[in-house]
Order: sequence, then C-alpha cells, then structure tokens
Amino acid sequence: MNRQPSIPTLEDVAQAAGVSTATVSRCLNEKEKVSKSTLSKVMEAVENLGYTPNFNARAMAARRSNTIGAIIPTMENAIFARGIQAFQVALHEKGYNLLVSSNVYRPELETELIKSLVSRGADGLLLIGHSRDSETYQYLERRGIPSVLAWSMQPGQTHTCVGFDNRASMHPLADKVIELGHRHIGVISGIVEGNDRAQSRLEAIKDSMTAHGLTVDPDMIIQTFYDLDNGSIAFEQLMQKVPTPTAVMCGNDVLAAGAIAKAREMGIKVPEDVSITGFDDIELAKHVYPALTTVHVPHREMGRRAADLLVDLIEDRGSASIIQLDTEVVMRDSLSPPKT
Amino acid sequence: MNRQPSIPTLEDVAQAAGVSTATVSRCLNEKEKVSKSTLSKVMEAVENLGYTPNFNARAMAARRSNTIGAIIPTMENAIFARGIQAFQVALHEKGYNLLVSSNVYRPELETELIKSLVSRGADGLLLIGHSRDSETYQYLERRGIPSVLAWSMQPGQTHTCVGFDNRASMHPLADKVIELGHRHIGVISGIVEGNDRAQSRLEAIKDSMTAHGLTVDPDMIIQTFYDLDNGSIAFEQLMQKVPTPTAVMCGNDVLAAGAIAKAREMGIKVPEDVSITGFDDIELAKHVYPALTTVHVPHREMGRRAADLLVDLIEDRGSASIIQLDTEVVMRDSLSPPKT
DNA sequence: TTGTAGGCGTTATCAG
DNA sequence: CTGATAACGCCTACAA
Repeated sequence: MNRQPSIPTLEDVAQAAGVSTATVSRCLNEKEKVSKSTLSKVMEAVENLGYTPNFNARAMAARRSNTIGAIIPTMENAIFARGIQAFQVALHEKGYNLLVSSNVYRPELETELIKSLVSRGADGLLLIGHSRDSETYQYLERRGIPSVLAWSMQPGQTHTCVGFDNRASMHPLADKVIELGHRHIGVISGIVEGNDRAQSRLEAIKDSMTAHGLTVDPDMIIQTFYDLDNGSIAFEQLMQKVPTPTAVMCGNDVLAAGAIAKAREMGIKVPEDVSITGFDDIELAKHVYPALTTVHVPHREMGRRAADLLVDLIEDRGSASIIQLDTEVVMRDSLSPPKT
Repeated sequence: MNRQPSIPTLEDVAQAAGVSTATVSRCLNEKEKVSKSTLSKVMEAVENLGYTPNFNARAMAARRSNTIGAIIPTMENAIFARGIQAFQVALHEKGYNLLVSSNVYRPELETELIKSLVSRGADGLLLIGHSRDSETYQYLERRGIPSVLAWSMQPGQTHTCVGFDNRASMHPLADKVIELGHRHIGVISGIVEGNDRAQSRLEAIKDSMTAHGLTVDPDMIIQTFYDLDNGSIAFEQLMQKVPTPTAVMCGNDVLAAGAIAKAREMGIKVPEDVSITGFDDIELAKHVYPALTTVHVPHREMGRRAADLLVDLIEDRGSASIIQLDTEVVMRDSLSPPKT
C-alpha cells in the first residue's frame, strides 16, 4: 500500500516490452526504423502502462522542443485572437506546439517573457511589431533562436516579418474622413510608446491632416490603453473640446466600440452628429451599432504566413523574408459626411 | 570565426566565478546558504555571461517546474479573461508561472492537452467545470498532479474546486423574467454536451419555467457555440417561431450581444419588443445597447481563490476544499415586462 | 560554507 | 534492426 504514484518512463516501457530504451525511443519517433513486430510489441506496452513521454527530458536530449513561443500584448480582447489562432493551427500541422504569453501591453516585460520562453526551449518566437531594443535581438541571435515579427512592417527594416504597413493602412481611411468634409477630427490612439503599430496609425492620421491643410491640435489626440472603457472615457473627453470634433478616429476597433457606446449614452448620434472609425475589423466591428467603418487586416493569413516563415527558419530552409500584406478600408455605417 | 552560438550553462558560470556548479545553483535558488562574497562573485559572472537557467534541465533535476497549467475552452472571447488574469497574477506572487491552453470548446481535446501540460512538468492544473470522464481524473491522480476545478460547482461533487452553482445562479434571473410576465421564452444556450456550465444554466431556465407552470417547448431552445455571430443567427431563428418569444435568455453575454445586434438589424426593439438576458457580466455587457441584464460572476475572486487552493495542494498544505462563490443578478436595460 | 558525484528521462552515436 | 552508452543542464544529498 501507499504505493507512490509512479510515472512510467521509457525504461519501464522497455522492460515491459523486453527491448532497450533506444528501441522504444525509435518506436516513438522514427517508426520506420523499426521492425513491425517490435513496434506493435512496444506500442502495446506503451498503452498498458499509460506512458507519456517526458517533454523536458526529450527537449533536453534532442536539443529541440518542437515548441514555438509567441508573445502578444494582450489576450484580454479579440485583437490578436484570429491571427494567433491561425498561427497555431498552421504550426500544429507542421508538428509544432505553441506557447503564448502576454505582456499586458507593458513592453518592459517582453524581454523577461522572451527569456522565459527561450529557457523553456522554444525553437522559435513570434513577436508583435518592431519596437524593442537591439539587445533583445542580439540575445536571440546569440542563441540562434529564429524569430518573426508580425502585425507590423516598416519600410527599411530587415528582420524577417509578415505584416502590413500600419501607416499606409490608416492613411486611406484618414483621407476618406477628410475628403468627406470633416475638419475637426478627434483621435483616440493606443499608447504610442513602445508600440510601433499605434504610433504608425497615429502618424498616418496626422500626416493626412497636414497634407490636406488641416492643423493637428495635440489637444484633440488622446492616448490610452486598448479597452472598451478607455474608449468610452476618451470619447467623452473629446466631445467636450471646442470646437467639437465631427469625427473621431480610433486606433482600433475596441476603442471605437467603447466610443460608440458612450456616444449613445450621451445622446450623440453616430454618424449624424459624429463619425467614428476603428481599425482591425475584429468580429465585434460589424456587431456594434452603427456597424463600424474600419480597416480590415488579414489576420488569418498573417498567422498562417508567420508559421510558414518561422518553421522554415527553424528547419533551415529559406532565409530572412519580408512579407507585406494588404489591408483594406471597409466602409460600414459609422462614417458619413459631417452635418453641415 | 563561425563560433557557434554558445549558450552559457551553469558550468560556464561556475568556471567564470571560480566555484563549483553546486555553489552557483545555490546562489540562484537558495541564496541564504551562501556567503555574501561568493554570491556577489557568482552573480557578476551570471550577468557577464548573460546566463539564463535552462528550464527543462531544472524541472527535470528538481522534479518540479513551478509551473501550473490551465485549460480553458476558448481564448477567443473575454469570458475567461478576467478570471484567468487574476489567477495568473496570484500565481506569480507565489512564485509560479502559468501555461494556458485552450481546447476551442472541443472537450475531446482536453485529455490531450492535459497530457501535454503534464508531460511538460506542470505541478498542478486548473480545469474548467466538471464534465470529463473519470479516466482523466485517474490519470492525474496516478501521477500525483493536483488540480482544481473552476467556473462551476455541483452539489455533491468532491473534487477541490472554486466556483459558483450555475444552476442556482441562473434561477433567479429566469424567475425574474417569468415574474415580469413573460410567457413565451426563447433560449439561446451554449452546447450542452461536455459542458456542465451550459447544461446547468439551461436546466435552471427549464426548471423555472415548469415551476411557474409554463411548458417548455424544445423548439424554442437553440444550442450553439459561444460567439457573436451564432448569437445573431440563433436569435433570428427564434424570432421566426410562433408564437414569437417576448424574451430570449442567453447562455452567456457574448451570445446575448449577438442577439441584441441582430435585433436592431431586424428592427426589433429591445426590450420593448423582446427582452434579452445574458450571463457572466463581462465588460461588453454594459457597453452594448441596451445595457445587458445579466448574472454577475466574481471572476477575479474565483481566479485568486483557485490559485490559493492549487498552490496549497501542490505544497502539501490543506486538502480538498470546495469553495462556493455567490453570483448576483444585475438588472440593466435589456429586460422589461412584455408588451401587453 | 563549499565541493563531489549521482541521477532526472530522452535522444543520438556507434557498434553489433 | 537493435542495444549499449554517452551526453543534455541542473539539483541535491552527502562529504569535506
């Protein structure tokens, strides 16, 4: 009695099957190098004992883990869900597992998370955006850990990446807003520091405004964390400015959804009294009322391509590539010309 | 040249500091057992070399990983976000890391994920709900891996858990709906199979109806996956039934949000033409229009308590406990008496 | 306080 | 096709 819970090991299986551990290992990893008879014998033992290989031991001995890590800014809203999901499905097909962590939008934490993932034996990493100090890249390079950057893509950068030009993507939408006649434009941006996506999107809006001869009033730009409540709060603040904006452009759909909710609460009609735009085209975008005019990003494709790139890198096929994806403004109902 | 990227090991550090690997190990794990002078010497070497301990090796040698795993049905919407977030923060304070996987609402996958987490050396597991075959529990028990169940709690169950009684929680809301005068009630439920939370919530509604002398028409109950689109689709189907429901109760807030969106699209006023209710009280609930009447679940506390329980179990303090949390109906605007 | 040495569960190299 | 056996990087008695 009191038999301690014994976890079966390779050795146990070997014994039960009357072969060496090496053979069992082969049965598990390179079936083709084993005779049919011993294979079935071994597999039976595996079944009976309920054997599950010890991942840590395996990773250590094989010097690879078939695991890749991803660090995303947040899991709290759906912004990254679709892309990561596609990423993980694609990885699965290639025989890799995915480990995701989130840095809760605190870029300082990323380095720590990277180290953690690496120390866990990640064969490769998916990182979001470009903003991080070069030490981090060096760290990865020293250890020979390939990584691909996603969700962003900056002219002139050289690291393997798959993404879209956030600036170029926001541009057409901003142009549209202005061409519709809006002259007083409020902006609810994500926190720009350490976030090149947020920064690029904001810059695109500013650029567009100046290009059209509008002056950008810093007071009409609010930076805040990506979440519904903050979208609401920022919107309320913006609507108190003078002159009141006739359009509010948001750094993403979540912020925009928060803004729309607050508008209704304040009795402000969208888009009659004020237009609101988003970015990302997450599922929520077409479910809010009025449906959100936003920029569609091919998240799924991005995830798939990222997986391809990363695995190629890991398995020594292909080298640094840069894949730029196209985005598209999708006009729905939250944007219209300003009331005259 | 072509110096292969050499990852520093304990041994490297030991050499650089002029001590044994054992001492370095102590400096990293039990500082108090080392003299100040050697400690600083060692730490310096660690810095210089940029040493990061190899997690796999450590887990293997120490026979523990300080890692706990969680398996949630989905990361695609915010249902589990708050609770898991709190869980992870609490764990962090106790010196544990969290690994989360999601089974995308396919209960069959859970077993596989559990094995994966276990083979990765998880010291303990957080599982959602009770529905799983006993083999799984046996598997965990054999290996001495403690687990706590959350998000649910069924009378008479014995496994350590922290949660709320889904049935008892939905009951008051259903009663409320009926007492308001609704006689034709549609239900958009989550898929019941392999999901005790969805099942309990649905049963609560049925119970309440029969208790009030209403007959439950199976045709007025739709089961579907938790997501916005499905909520919309199901709502549309429901509104085509005869007699038309005057209230639609949803298995969670996401479904309800989808229903609300569709209602507007169809020109149906909520709550004037039809009332809609949710469950969970996620952030979205108060941002939709009309704000959702739902059941508030103390997600954060649940996460915290789960962490306490699990770590106690792992560290051999305390034994199986059952913590029941209270939920609360929160009346907002999406529920009103039926039009007479 | 510090060092020595054995072992954790697998994989991989080399003979047989 | 199969079996020894040496790593893999670290922890932990046990000794000194």
